[in-house]
Amino acid sequence: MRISALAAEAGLPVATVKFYLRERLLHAGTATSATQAAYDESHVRRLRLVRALLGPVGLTVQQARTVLALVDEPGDDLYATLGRAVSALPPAAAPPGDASDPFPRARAALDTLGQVYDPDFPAVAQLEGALAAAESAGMPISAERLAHYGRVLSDVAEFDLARMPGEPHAAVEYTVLGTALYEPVMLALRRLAHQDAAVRRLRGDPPPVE
Amino acid sequence: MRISALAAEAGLPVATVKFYLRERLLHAGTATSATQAAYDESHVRRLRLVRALLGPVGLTVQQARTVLALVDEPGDDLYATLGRAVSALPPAAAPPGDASDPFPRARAALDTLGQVYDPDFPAVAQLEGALAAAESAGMPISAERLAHYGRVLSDVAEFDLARMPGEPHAAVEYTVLGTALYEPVMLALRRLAHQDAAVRRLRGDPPPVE
DNA sequence: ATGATTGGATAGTGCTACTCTCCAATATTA
DNA sequence: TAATATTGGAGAGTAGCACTATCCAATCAT
Repeated sequence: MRISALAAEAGLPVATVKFYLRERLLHAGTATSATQAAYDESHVRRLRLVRALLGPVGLTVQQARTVLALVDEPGDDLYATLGRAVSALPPAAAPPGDASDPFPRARAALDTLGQVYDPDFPAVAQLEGALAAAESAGMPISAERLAHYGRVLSDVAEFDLARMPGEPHAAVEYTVLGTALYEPVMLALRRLAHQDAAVRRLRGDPPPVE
Repeated sequence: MRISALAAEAGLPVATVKFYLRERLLHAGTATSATQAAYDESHVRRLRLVRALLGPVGLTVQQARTVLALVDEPGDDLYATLGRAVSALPPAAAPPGDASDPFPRARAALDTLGQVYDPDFPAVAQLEGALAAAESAGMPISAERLAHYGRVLSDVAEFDLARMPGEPHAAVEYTVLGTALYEPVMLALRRLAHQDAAVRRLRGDPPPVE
């Protein structure tokens, strides 16, 4: 398969495929001569993945390159790789503040939830940023709400983790893509659940008992 | 308070404040002469809100203007306003497909969950896009996972809705800002719950019983 | 053998969120 | 009062990003 066939298969301009090759989002084809290379099914799949990451998921080319590199080559330490890969996904994390207590809001939150607080987890910075944003916009998150969200999302995490493949390569792909692709699904479901609940209430259905 | 004091208070360059004025993200001050205007505490608060929307939440100027306009002036139909405001938030929705069944994946999903399917809910298009992205990237969402996420997020929706203020103005602000600002918190909590669960397992703690 | 296609490199485009520069009118300060 | 600084307002400029277009010599396809 030559580049024009590959581009047609993926529904992309040839120039864009060349761009992804240059940016190392797509592996090179096998050269058959000085000015020709052959592409196969793996390139088609990869292009679909790249489009998903750059489009709906909303990664930058830089972020996508990082994520794809980790999926391609998970290192020896699986959990470190998972952490690094997930932290390459948006949203951007908050920069650490005061050295003695860089993420005070996140620390307090995790204490409340009874979860491990480790400032080296990239998601801690992300939580700090999100809590700080809510606070600075004048809508701080109550402890009650935090506790509720935390309970619910631990539930989701257990579900996801129970389905993680054992093989490292597959585990990284599952975790990264699961995070990148399923998070938007969760958000859409939350919004729809809001609508659904609101409509039921408008119709006069009683709110569900606790 | 003059513009330079306002900018200093908010920690922004004067040029940026002027830019927000021009873009109608910030209401004008009260003119005290041809070349002077006075700003007050409401401008400081608004700037904080604008920064939160443009920064951590990741809205474009256009989207922020739409959201802020609806917060400022909720119309008569509260639920329509809520829908319009929330649909101005990212991520972008999928364009409708075939006219007879524009969002097949979302329809099937909502049927499974026993929720109302109304193609006019903007979040339906968003769900369709997210499901399509997962599918095209080679990680379609199983019915089991969908059911689980749906259950969990209905729980969140009930919690949120129970705390929505009754007064329209406040309700729009609560819903829009709650969606924009709390969603990142939820995502960070999910990632942390994953880490927490993974760490516990590494330590040899038994997985929780169902 | 002749026109199309290729990989590769360089430059250009369109968009966005600022940021800079100017200006005449007005404040502030010496 | 005179010199200096600041203001609101408008237009142009900038930097970053994801492409997209153009060139080129080498090589295919017919």
